Amino acid sequence: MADDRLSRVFAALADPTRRDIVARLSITDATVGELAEPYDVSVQAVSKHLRVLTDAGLVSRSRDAQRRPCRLEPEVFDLMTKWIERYRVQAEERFRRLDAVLAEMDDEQRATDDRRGAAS
Amino acid sequence: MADDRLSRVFAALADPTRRDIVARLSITDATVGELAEPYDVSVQAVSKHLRVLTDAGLVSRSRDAQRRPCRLEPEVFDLMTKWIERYRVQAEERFRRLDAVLAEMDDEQRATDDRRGAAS
DNA sequence: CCCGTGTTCAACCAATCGGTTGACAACAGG
DNA sequence: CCTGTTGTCAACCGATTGGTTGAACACGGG
Repeated sequence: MADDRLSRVFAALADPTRRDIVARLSITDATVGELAEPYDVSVQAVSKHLRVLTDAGLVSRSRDAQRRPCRLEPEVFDLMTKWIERYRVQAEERFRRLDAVLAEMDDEQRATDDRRGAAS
Repeated sequence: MADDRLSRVFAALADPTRRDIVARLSITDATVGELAEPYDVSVQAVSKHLRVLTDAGLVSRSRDAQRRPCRLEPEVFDLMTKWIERYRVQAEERFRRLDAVLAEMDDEQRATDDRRGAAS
């Protein structure tokens, strides 16, 4: 997988378990054990998911004795939102312009027809 | 990979080439050959990328003789934006509330905190 | 009707992913 | 100093990914 920031963020959220982890962390911080509990996978698997999320900058870890609490870092969301909005807006803008162009072509077609009709 | 819609969309955009294709399609529709031209990969590889994008609902194909023009479908972006915004807002909301809670806890004892027994 | 253009299908390959198990590190408390 | 708890590291496994090449399919224009 590409190692640029945006790719890592999108890839991280492409997994339902990781999206669920993000959803739960948006409610409250949690340890790896707490996060793993509801899922039917090993703690190690969840630890791996957390690694992907932290590498993407979506989650930060701190230290409390043996525990490594996880906290959601919502700033990274902006990166995605900016990318998405940019191209969504651009595409919609283009569709709006397309209507105008089509309307214009209609007019010219009509004008040409008129001229032709007048000429002959 | 999980086959739910959101997973497919995020996974599709996790690849820089595919994001670039989306960016270019936001400017104008294009055929597979046109899209493949600037990249240093085979047309077949680009065709595969297009398949991923259409499966995710980000791109639609039409037919024009041998050509299969690609068009960006920006509606799917809403799905992502909704998901992202939901948890970003929720997390930020929580951080705002956290300040209040911390101030409140200054007055009280924090000794009997939220260890599992008392939770929920 | 064939030929060239544009695109996809099929098989294959190396790399990565999500999961496993087993060992080990870090720390709190008896 | 051991013991239990919490989490990560390492090695491995099967499935998937992004890429390749070669063949086939779908057309329109001589």
